[in-house]
Amino acid sequence: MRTAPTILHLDMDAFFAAAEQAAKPSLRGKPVVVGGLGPRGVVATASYEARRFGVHSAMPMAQARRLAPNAAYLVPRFSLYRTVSEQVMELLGQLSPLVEPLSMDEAFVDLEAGGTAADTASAREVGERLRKRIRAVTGLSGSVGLAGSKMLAKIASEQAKPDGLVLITPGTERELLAPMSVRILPGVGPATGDHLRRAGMTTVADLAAAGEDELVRLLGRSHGASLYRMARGIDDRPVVAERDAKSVSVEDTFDVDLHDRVRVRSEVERLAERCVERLRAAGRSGRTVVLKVRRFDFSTLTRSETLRGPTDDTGVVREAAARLLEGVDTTGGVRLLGVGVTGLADFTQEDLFAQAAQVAREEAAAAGAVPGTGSVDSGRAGAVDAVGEGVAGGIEEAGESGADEAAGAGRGAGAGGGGGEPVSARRWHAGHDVRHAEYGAGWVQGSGVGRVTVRFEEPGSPAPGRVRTFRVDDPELEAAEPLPLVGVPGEDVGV
DNA sequence: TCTGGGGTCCTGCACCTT
DNA sequence: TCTGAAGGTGCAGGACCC
Repeated sequence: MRTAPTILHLDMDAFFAAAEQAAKPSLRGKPVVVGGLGPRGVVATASYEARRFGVHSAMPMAQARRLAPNAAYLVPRFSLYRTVSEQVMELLGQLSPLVEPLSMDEAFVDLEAGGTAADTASAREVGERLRKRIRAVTGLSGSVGLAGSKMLAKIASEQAKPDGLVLITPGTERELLAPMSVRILPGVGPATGDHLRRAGMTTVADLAAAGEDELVRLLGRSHGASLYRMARGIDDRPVVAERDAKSVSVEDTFDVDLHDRVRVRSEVERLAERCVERLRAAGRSGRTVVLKVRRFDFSTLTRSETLRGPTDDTGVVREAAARLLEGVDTTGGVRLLGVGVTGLADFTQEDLFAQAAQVAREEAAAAGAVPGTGSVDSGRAGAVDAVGEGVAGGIEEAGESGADEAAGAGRGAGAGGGGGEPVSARRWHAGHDVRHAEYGAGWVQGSGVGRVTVRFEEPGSPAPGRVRTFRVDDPELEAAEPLPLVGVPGEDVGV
C-alpha cells in the first residue's frame, strides 16, 4: 500500500463532444451529441449541455433525439480525436515514462516512476499544471484524480468531473469508499450489481462486511476475491505502459435485418477481409477465427475455429468464417455480423498453412470442383466487387430515404469527396469537415434530398460562421481533413 | 425504448492426454 | 487393460469497460 498519491488518472471531459465544440464555434455552449446517426445508432458522447436533457452515453440515438430535439447531432471524427489524444498523451509522457492509456481520452500515470516527490502537495501541483497545459495545447478540459492506487485515482477523477482535480489521501480509502454504491468498483456492472443487491449488498461497506468467502461463493473465485480486496481499498495493480492486443475484430450492425442468406454470406466475407486488413496493418497474425451473429431478437452467438497455425491470409480467414456461418441458423433475420481473430502471434511472413490452403483452393479451382468460386484470384476479385456494390447500394438507399447520415460509421466512412470518387456518389456526414473553393473551410450541418448545408467556420473563428446550402454534387465542395484545435491563449505551456 | 464497436477477462463444459 | 484424477485446450456465452 502506497503512502502518497502516486497514481494520476486523467479523464478528458465529454471528449468527443468537447472536441467538436472546440472545432465548431457555433456549437460552444450548446447541446452536442456525437454517435451513430443511423436508425440503430447509440450515443458515444453527449456534451454537458446535452446531459442536462437526460442524454448520456450508450443511449439509443432515437431516445436522445426525443429528449433533446434541438441538440446538434454529429458522427464521430476519429482522426481529429486521435490527433488531440496524441497531444494529450505526449503531455502525460512528460510526467513519467509509465503511462497507461485506457482509451483515447483516459490514462493512468505512475508519478513515482516519473520522479515526482512522494507528497500530497507535489502531486497536486503536477495535476494542476497538467490540466493547464492540456487546456493551453488543445483548448479542452480534463479532470484529474490522484490517489495511491489505480482504482482510487479513477474514482477521484470521476468525482472531479467536470474540469476539476480530486486527491484522495492514502489511508482514508476505506472510510471514503464505505458508503458508496457497489457500482463504483471496477468490474461491477448492471448484472453483478443486481446480483449483489439481491444478496442484500448495495454499498462497498456491505461487501467488506460480507467477507471474501461469501463474495467468492456469489461471484466466483477470481471476481469475488478481487472485489473483496477492492472493497477494502486494496488495489496493487501496476501501471502498465505497453499492452499487446489479444484480438482483432470488426463488426457491422445493419439498418435493416438481413434475411437473404446470400447477402449474409457476402457480408461475412467482406468483414473477414476488413478484419485481415486490420490484422496485417498491426503486423500480426492469428490462429482462432471467430464469427459473431446477433439475431433479430438481439440474441448473440459466437462460433469459433482454431487453425493449425496462425495466419494473416485473407482467403484462410474468409473461408473459416464462411464454414462457421454454415453452422448458424439465420432464419428470422440477422441484425449484426462480426468477424474476429484471436490467438495473435507476431509473425507476418507467409505461413505454410496459408500456402497449403492456397494450393488446395487452386487445385479445387483447376478441377472445377466448386462452381462459382473460381480460382483464388477471381474469388478475391468477386469479393471486392461485392464490397463495391454494397457501398453503392447504401448510397442509393440513403438518397432515396432522404436520410441525412451514413448507415454505419464503418461503411462508406471517408466518402464524401476526394480520392477520385465520382461527385454523384458523395455522401456528406453531419459534422465532417469540408472546403469550398469560394467560401473556404467549414463543416456539414446536414444533408438530404440532394442538398448539403455547410457552416463556414474554423476552430479559431471569433464568432459562429455563416450557413450556406449547396447541391450534394457541387464540384466546388470537397471533403477536408480536420483543422487543428486552438489552445486557450494565456495558459501556462511551460514544461 | 430499444439497445454501436472494439476490446478484455472469466466461467463452465467437453474432450483429450498423461 | 481398465479406471480415475488432473491438467491442457477448444469452444461458447456472459459481463464489463470505454
